[in-house]
Amino acid sequence: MNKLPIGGCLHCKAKSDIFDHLSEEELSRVESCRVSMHYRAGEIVFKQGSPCYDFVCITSGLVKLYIEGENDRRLIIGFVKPVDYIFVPGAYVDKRHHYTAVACEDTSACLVETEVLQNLVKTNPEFANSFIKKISSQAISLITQIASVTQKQIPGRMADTLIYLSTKVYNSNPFITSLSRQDLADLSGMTKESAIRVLKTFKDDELIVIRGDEIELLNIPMLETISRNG
Amino acid sequence: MNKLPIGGCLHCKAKSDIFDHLSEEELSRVESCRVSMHYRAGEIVFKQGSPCYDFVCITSGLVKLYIEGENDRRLIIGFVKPVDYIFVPGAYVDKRHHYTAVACEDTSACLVETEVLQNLVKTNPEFANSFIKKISSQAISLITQIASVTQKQIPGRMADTLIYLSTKVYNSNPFITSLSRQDLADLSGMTKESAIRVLKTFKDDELIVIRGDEIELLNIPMLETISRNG
DNA sequence: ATTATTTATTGATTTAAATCATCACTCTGA
DNA sequence: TCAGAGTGATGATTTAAATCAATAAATAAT
Repeated sequence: MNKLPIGGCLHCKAKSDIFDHLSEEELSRVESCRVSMHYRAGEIVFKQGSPCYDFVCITSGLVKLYIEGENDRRLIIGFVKPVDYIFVPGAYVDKRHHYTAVACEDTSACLVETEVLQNLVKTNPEFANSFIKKISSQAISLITQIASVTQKQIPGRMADTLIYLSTKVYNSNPFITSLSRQDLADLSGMTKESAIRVLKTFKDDELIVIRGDEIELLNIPMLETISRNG
Repeated sequence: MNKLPIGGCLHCKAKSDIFDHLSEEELSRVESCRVSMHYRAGEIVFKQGSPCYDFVCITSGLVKLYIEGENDRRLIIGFVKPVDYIFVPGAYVDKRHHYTAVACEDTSACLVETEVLQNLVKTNPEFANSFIKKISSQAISLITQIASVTQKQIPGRMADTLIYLSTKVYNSNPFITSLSRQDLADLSGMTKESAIRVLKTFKDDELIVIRGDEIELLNIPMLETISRNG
């Protein structure tokens, strides 16, 4: 299950900007407690409500983060892709996970004890600064999503989802995705059936085209209009 | 309009834990650029989309934070009460406000340049730590609210709102509130009419009683059950 | 005191979206 | 090669909640 990545933390350093400001010594502190993990598609990385001991940094694959409701509804609040770490707000508050992380594809990750990173925050001001920047960005994402999900109706929400996937997650158009219709629904705050139906209207209106795992946005300006009008 | 509070930052220090770890010198740096403001009920402190120059610390009164949608819908994402500062995620990202802050009652506040606080984060590790703790808490609040608003129906959402107001904002039961029905609706992600209707059913079922500006929760366990069942 | 204006309340109607039910299709493993 | 599971697709029905409409109460303004 465990597979050590080539190059260790110095390798990651080149990619995740948050580690840019760490000294060799600090990086080796991270390295020394680092645990390398591999998750298969569908496996849980951590579960909402469980105690959090580690920060998780994704080195390959893709992870979805979702809130589990009382009934078995889910709301996907974001994705984490290489090389980035999963923000764990509970690490500083109640030592609990507030959402569940699941691998969408086969995924490799490095685990680092929360205490080690928290000490780096205290000893390295630049690191602290990057850290706050990351948290702030995630807070803004949450605000954006809460606005979309609560104030728009189904077509607007799905338009938001498609634009988000293309511009923020896959950074391409068309993009190939491993997400199911249920995932698209969970990301847009609707049922699977509603997701399928609205995607069909988008296809009929030639706003998008779907070929198997590939989604192409054909008319982004119109999708943006639909997003704006809710 | 401006009214200097007695005692300056040393006074605030005693109340807002985030300033606990600042030295006299650091506090005087804050003091030197501090601007004291007063807002009347209903006045805007800052508006979504506007550039952010200052951190705002509330010294008296009450401020609501809300997201403005495309139509003129609002979603209240939280309140800030004395003595606490308003978290401004854009300060570290795009220098824009991502929600609007409005005084619910007559409110006094201290404004401090974002740069000054950001420098403190860089030079004072303990301050950085408190800062991250605050941001994390707010992120958790957002997650809690997004879960409530997207996965529960009207009675569950209103139950959440009432419990939130009693336990987190007013810290009492009964509590006296200056919030309108529209505010309660904006906080629960529903229309004013729906808010009125569900409050009426709560009154009829003797879960709550409303006397003018005062709301009393009579049956908190039942409200919690309603919250849990959505 | 009286009008005007906002806020609260209630009922009737419409509508968006969930739910329910069924069927097709793909993929997996026996 | 075929059962069985999971996913995708559609139609019919129900339901929650918004909208629309009208009135009442409370607050502010003259």
